[in-house]
Amino acid sequence: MTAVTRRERVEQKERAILEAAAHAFVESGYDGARMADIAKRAGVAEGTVYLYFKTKTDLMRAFVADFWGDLTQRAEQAVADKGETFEALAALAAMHLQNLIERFDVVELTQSGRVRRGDTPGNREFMKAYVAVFDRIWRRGMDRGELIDTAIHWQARDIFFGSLEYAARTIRLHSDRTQGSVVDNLIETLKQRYAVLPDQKPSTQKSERLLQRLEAAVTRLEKTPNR
Amino acid sequence: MTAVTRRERVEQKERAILEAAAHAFVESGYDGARMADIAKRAGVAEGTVYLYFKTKTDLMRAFVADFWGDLTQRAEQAVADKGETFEALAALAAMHLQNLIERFDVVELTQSGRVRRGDTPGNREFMKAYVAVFDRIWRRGMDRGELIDTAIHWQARDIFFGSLEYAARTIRLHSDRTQGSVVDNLIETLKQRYAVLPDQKPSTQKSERLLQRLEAAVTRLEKTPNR
DNA sequence: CATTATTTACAAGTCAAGCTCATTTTGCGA
DNA sequence: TCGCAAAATGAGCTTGACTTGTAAATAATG
Repeated sequence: MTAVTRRERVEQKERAILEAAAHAFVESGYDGARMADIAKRAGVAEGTVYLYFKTKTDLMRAFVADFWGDLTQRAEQAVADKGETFEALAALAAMHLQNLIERFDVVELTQSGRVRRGDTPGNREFMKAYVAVFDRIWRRGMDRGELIDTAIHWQARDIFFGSLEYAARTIRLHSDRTQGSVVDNLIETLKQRYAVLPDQKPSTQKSERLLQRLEAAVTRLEKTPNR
Repeated sequence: MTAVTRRERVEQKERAILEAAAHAFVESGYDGARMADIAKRAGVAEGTVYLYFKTKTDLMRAFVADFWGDLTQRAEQAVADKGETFEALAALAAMHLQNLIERFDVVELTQSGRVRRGDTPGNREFMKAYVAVFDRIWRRGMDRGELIDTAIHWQARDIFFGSLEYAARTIRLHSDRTQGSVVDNLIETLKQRYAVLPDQKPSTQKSERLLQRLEAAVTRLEKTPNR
């Protein structure tokens, strides 16, 4: 672990501080976290922390940025092999909901993100890359004609992320409610609203096939002499 | 407005403090607000504030409770004369979105709500009465058969409030995006997913149920060896 | 290697803000 | 007018983020 160059040693220390900060923030929330504790846990004097991060807010920002970076990577992975639009959306939704539930504290940190007036107005920069995963799926769906051309991108996106966030809250509050059905419901909802040929053709085909089968069966039964 | 009884004077002072606090919180956010300023604005010594509200957190809680109480009243009013389910939902959505946009700071205060670990876990109690407005509409819609009977109440609710909140953020960020279309889109989405359709659908649903029944029966028959 | 320069680390100290408490003021009944 | 409890006060206390003067470690130079 012993680094050689100055640069490496500095980076190593920065990571140590960030890690300690992550621990503290998750453990106690933003306000609850003590800079003194973070310093101690990182094996560093309190003043040193301020050489690496100008303020506590900065430290949190770095932590949150890391977090969303991670999520983005995982999201891209989860979506990578999904071809059809709603399949990809379902995969993304499932992953997103999972993460929301598991790490809700961090997500809340992001959003409330120290809103001392005039303090870092654009705190949700981190989410941009994350949200872009959705955007890519959506745009591709439009290009392929799998989505109706009157769909308004950002409204669909707000429904997607908004309802998932609220669902995560609900599920956390009432542990009896399941996540699977939330994703199914959301995707079904989006499908009925935004999919081209929402359901009609397939179901019609299906019922026609079924009718044929029923007819054949009944015909057969009719041929069988009653006893 | 000089009060007479002791009780009245006390209540008047409490209101003055709350009002000053509201001003400070909206102006500067929770962290930015200074107890000293609040005291001064209420025309009271700093120590006095603590006779009425144990902590700063308490003060914010009272403020937020007031806020949601107000909203609830307005929501009930907005919905009162709407008969049909989706008409009522549209009215509620429009009002909610309007409030979210205008007073987003307060709403964010509610949610981030000082999450010092172990500090007042149920901070969103205030919203209960508010959310109940939605619940009433929904339940009535179910009773009247205007909503499909497979609808899961809380999931619909999460879509409703979740997407509105996200839409509010989006609209605040990009002032070019209009609120009217958001409400329309949301209601349309919910309708397509949850409404029992007036003309065709009921019979279709019915025949689909019938088909299922027939299919099951025939499957059973098919398995039975011919006699 | 010795010396100087620069970067990195430290911890004692400053400051601001929430909150406490000993003391004073107020208002009401007798 | 007196007594007394309720209400109010504001000078401190405490805590925690941040500063800063000083020292150690490392690199550059001759």
